[in-house]
Amino acid sequence: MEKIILVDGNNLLFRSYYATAYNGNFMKNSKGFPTNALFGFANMINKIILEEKPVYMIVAFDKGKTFRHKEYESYKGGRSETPTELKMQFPVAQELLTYMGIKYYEIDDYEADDIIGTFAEYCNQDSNYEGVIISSDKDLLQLISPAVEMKLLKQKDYIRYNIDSFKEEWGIDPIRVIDLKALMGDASDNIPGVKGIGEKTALKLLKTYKSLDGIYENIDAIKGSMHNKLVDGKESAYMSYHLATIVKNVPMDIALHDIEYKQKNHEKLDALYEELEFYSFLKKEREVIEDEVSYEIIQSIEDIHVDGPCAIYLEILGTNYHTAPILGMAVYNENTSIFIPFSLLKQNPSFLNSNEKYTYDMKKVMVSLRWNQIDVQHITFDTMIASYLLDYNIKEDISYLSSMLGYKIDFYDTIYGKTKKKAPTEDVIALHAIKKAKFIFETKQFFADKIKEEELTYLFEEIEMPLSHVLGDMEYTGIKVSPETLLDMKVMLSKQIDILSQEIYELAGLEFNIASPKQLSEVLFEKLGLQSGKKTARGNSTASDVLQKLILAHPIIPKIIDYRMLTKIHSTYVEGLLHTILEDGRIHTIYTQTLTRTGRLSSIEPNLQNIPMRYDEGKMIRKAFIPSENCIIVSSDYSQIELRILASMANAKSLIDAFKDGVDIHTKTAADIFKCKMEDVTKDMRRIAKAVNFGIIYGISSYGLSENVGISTKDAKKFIETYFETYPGVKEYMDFVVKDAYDKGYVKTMMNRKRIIPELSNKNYMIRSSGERMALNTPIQGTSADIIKKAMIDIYMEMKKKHFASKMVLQVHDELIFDVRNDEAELLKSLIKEKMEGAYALKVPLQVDIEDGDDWYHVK
DNA sequence: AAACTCACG
DNA sequence: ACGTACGTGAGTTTC
Repeated sequence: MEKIILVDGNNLLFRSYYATAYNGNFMKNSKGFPTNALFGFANMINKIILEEKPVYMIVAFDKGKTFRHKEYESYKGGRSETPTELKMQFPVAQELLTYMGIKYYEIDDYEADDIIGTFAEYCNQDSNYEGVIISSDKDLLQLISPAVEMKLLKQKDYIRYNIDSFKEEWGIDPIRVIDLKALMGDASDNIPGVKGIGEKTALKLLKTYKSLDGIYENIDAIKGSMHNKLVDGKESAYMSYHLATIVKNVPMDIALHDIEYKQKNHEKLDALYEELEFYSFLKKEREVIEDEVSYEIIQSIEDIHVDGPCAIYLEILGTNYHTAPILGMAVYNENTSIFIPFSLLKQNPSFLNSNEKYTYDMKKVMVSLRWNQIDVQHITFDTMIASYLLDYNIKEDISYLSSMLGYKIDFYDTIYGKTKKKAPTEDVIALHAIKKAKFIFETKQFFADKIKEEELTYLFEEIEMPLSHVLGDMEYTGIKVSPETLLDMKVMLSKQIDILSQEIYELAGLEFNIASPKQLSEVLFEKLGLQSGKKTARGNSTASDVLQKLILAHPIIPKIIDYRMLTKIHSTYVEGLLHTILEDGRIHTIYTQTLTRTGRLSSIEPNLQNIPMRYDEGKMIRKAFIPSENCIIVSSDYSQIELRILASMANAKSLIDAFKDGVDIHTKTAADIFKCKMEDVTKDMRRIAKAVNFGIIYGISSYGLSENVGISTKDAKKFIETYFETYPGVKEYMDFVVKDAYDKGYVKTMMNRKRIIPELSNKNYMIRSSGERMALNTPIQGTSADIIKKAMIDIYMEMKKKHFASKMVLQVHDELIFDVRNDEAELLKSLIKEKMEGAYALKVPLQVDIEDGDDWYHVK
């Protein structure tokens, strides 16, 4: 059986255009010709070819007056013109296809859908062929049949439906997608449907009555308002049915052999890529031919000679560099291309202390080698950090980043296996490592220039690079943990969990898996008939805020809440942490320095930034985090740093004064918005004011506030309005930030850390609003991250200079934890406070609270 | 692998 | 008319 790939060309171009267009601010070549849609389009087509290995393939386009694309066009229901910048890219896309050896097709007054429909029908008629449709347009789902599958494209990947999987998921036949549209309508496609019937109702009706006809045949069996809606909308429904039906008999003048997938015309394709300035594709085309890199595997320590600056790449077996064995190191520059097996590196690591070096993840290199008593110095440039600051997407790893610049380096998992990490032959390892070192060396200047261009020099050289050293030292030091304390808790918790489960089974009248949201929701909302609240994709939510509202409705609820809390502590914290204690009796986390969109750190394997604090049952975990011999735990945290940053950036006078006077900020806010004296503020007023303050930092919405505080959205709205009246500076600032973000497509922190926010140009209101909230929150959260990073470096340097034996061990966003020698405590505490408060000058003072204790629980 | 839930700032 | 707080990581169940 031969496969025919049917691609919705319009859809592909529209979605890649809108995915990358920041309000008129998008990718163009140096002549100013827009290329953003083409870039995504070319990527997609290449991916399709790679995944489907087509024999026959056709890309369909709309033509003539119907040239448009519904899914991306409507904004609040109306039709808008296709942007010129997008229209311009269509002919080039078709040219691109031709050089790629792919047939495209368009025909006057028909849509791409119809062309695809006609080919799908062809597959239905001739059992020698099967079709695969590729689009993100759900309308096309109606074409699925035993001979036709569909790849429904999603934001990131896709869902592949065949007739069976479609039926299973949707509960209706694919052809009934038409009936579905006829009922629910589609505002963006001017299909009216039946007024008052949405997707949920429509699906329910179709599951019962099979089809639109079936519904109207049984119209008398349907009661109530739905009956009336259906009767009133009958004509509209049938008209909609007609509109939603994809044509399957377009008169076409091509035959099957016309759409065979042919060889690429490399010459013309390269010329076009050159013109579009898609150098990565250009390189990709050629890389296949000249992929080889020459290198030498060092056999004897006398052969290790490295002159001048070089790139190094340390190859380890596994992801956790505290425990993963080292395989060897690649070293690359103009004169050198060597792989040093670890056994030899260990004997002669001298060049690691002399030559200037470039890395990708310097912290990994330093920590990993330090576990093996090898010291590395003079790392002057780290590509992972540079590309993070430049907002390249490096979530994956060096292979992904390198592919964006035209390199082709296998992914780590491809070489070592997905789950069980297994070392391949030394040749394979060496070549792989060399390719990475080569990439680092060859692109160093490119990244260095970009850093300068984007005015990120300070952030790169003075913050992130030195911070990497600090973090590496903290990770290597680790924090001492008492397994006995955790094991005691384990026994207690197991007992309590056992008792609770029995009580829950009793109250429920049956034994079930309490940890299963599915089973739990059946018990609560069906068997016990409790009022369900939020919905999830699979049913009724049993999340804690839902349960909280039911706490008085049934005695089982508080027990479930307790059960959840205790099992969480047991599995995540007690069991989880016990498994991560290394032989030195300490836990060594890894801080990911290049992950968050705001500039914060994150902590993994284990996460030591979310150790329980709010409730005592969980907080007890902190008793297991203990100081070294003759030491105490010192904790210092910034007080209200984000609100101080807001006050400072917004230049809000009354807030600034409040911070200068050192009053409780939530009480002050409460007094202001409730228009009373500070001494008359009640607990409840302060609670609401506190939530409002948080809301401001997060990018407030009345709904969010109301949910959080448990008031009506109306009241929430009033509080927000009053807040803005009280602090007009804040309102003005927020309006400016959002407008500026829309203009530029990005926001920045005080230290010039940049976050691009593509969500702002999304056509979906919900996504756009979320972009606005990111724009409001990122400068605040990000500046806070900038400041504590600066403080960490200042403290670290000073401790080093003065030869303190104490250690900084943890960072929890606005808090630093130290393992402090008794004899150094007083001196160090004042040093920490001074450096943290002096890290950065705002229009308000920074305030640090500092405490100590014999374990992490007993500080403050 | 994705969804759900819950821990932190 | 929409359906919402910002930023993370990890364990368990479900598909």
